[in-house]
Amino acid sequence: MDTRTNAIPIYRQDGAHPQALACAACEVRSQALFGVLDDSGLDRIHTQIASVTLHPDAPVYDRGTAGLAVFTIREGLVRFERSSEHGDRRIVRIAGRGDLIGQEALLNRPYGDDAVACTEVQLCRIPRALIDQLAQGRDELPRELMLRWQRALDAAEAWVSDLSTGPARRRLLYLLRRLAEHAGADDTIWLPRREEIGAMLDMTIETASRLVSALRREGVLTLLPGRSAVLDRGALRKALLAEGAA
Amino acid sequence: MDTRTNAIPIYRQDGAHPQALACAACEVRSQALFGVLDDSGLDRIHTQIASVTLHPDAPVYDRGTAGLAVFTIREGLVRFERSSEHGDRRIVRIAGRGDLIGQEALLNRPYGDDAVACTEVQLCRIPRALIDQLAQGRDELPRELMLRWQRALDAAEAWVSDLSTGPARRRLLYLLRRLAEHAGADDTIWLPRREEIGAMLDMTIETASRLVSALRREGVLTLLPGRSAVLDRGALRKALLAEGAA
DNA sequence: CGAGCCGTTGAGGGGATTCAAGCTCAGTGG
DNA sequence: CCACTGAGCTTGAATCCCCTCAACGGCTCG
Repeated sequence: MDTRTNAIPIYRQDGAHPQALACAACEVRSQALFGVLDDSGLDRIHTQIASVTLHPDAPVYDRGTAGLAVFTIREGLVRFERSSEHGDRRIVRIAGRGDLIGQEALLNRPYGDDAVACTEVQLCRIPRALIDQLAQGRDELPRELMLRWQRALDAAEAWVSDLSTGPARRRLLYLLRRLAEHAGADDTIWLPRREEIGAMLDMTIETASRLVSALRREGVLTLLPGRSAVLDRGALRKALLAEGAA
Repeated sequence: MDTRTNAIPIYRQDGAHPQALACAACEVRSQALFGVLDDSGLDRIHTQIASVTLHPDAPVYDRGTAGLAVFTIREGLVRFERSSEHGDRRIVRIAGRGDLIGQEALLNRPYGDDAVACTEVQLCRIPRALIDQLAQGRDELPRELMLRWQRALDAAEAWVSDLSTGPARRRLLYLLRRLAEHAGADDTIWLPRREEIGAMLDMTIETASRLVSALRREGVLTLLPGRSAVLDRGALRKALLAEGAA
């Protein structure tokens, strides 16, 4: 389901605080955490919400840090990394537009992963205290939070079953299908560095390179300058069908 | 941390309903979901809670089913499976004593995995309606639920980074370390069938068999009849150290 | 007792890694 | 202007880990 829309929904345009306008006109508000809040609720909060812009490979937060805020992704992709005791790091999940990240902070827990920007990323930083305050009385917010936790759990388990199972080529095809869910206009996807593909799928950069090259030759991918590519969804589907007996 | 205790904590022994006694004397109550409830809260609920006992390989619930209840694991191990479009199934997580499973049901969502008993399992079946009712007013219960969601998320991500990364032998060693957390007396662990090890670590039963045999010869494992084994924690630690440069 | 499940072990092949070389491209400074 | 450098990507050759195919043994159960 492609929930992206180019038309910006109009909620409230008469706020005084600069962030009020930003919140009111937020493209992802309806699908984001505060979609459950009405305008009066929204009015009280924007002064505490900060907009953050990050460049690729910039950290959002580090594992082990005592978290004071959660973040809503307004634009871009964020990856979650863990490094094992053996020094090698593994990407265990990604999150995109509309997703809430860093929820551990709400429970007074340190962040569980390193969160890093994949692309140019725009975030809303929401202090824990604000969530606590809003959760008093209202019943929708806790439920909304639980929904997001469940979504993250589902994504993590799917990462095991899809992206960590089977031969390398099939894992890569699944990864492309997942990246396609965050595709921009014209089926342009963010194509990770080979080293990142390796960390996502547990393979070497050489293997990742060989497989990407093969898919390029097969017409599934058309590489563009700057870590992006055009994906032929039909060819991808065909390749996935050819992969298994499904 | 070994939270197991043989002494049964005494909370209330004067209940009239048969389930009241069970709840009051529950070994895992303090660490389980209703640890936050006081006795008066407990009094209202036991009539709705059913005790369930399952044999190994018996399903707890099936993926896609509309869930009407969550379950607390009072004893035993439960595994979560997903089968990909290619027919092969993968175990994506396990849960043990004190864990809450099937939380999707609270959000009106179908269960996300097949949940299957690994060992002999004792569960408390808690209807969704009961949770909804208890969540009204009380603030501790939603928080407790979120905590459990976060724990599950953490376990799922660790499953990626530990049990789905690196060479087969190392993955097996990590699995043993994890199973050791649910060890019984005398470091006796539940040792999965070779086929299950394969589904957990994405390897064939032959590879699993070879590696288990090797660990047996090295003294890390001592096989017992009936899917259990004694684990030499020191030898395991040594093997893990030898595995990487950690 | 034969059938079937589960585990073990061997032999051979294949897929992924390792080691290595060479490429493009952006940034730097002579 | 262009050599120089380093990062990222690609490709080849050799090796190795794991899979595949196969045979066999122990065990339970009809």
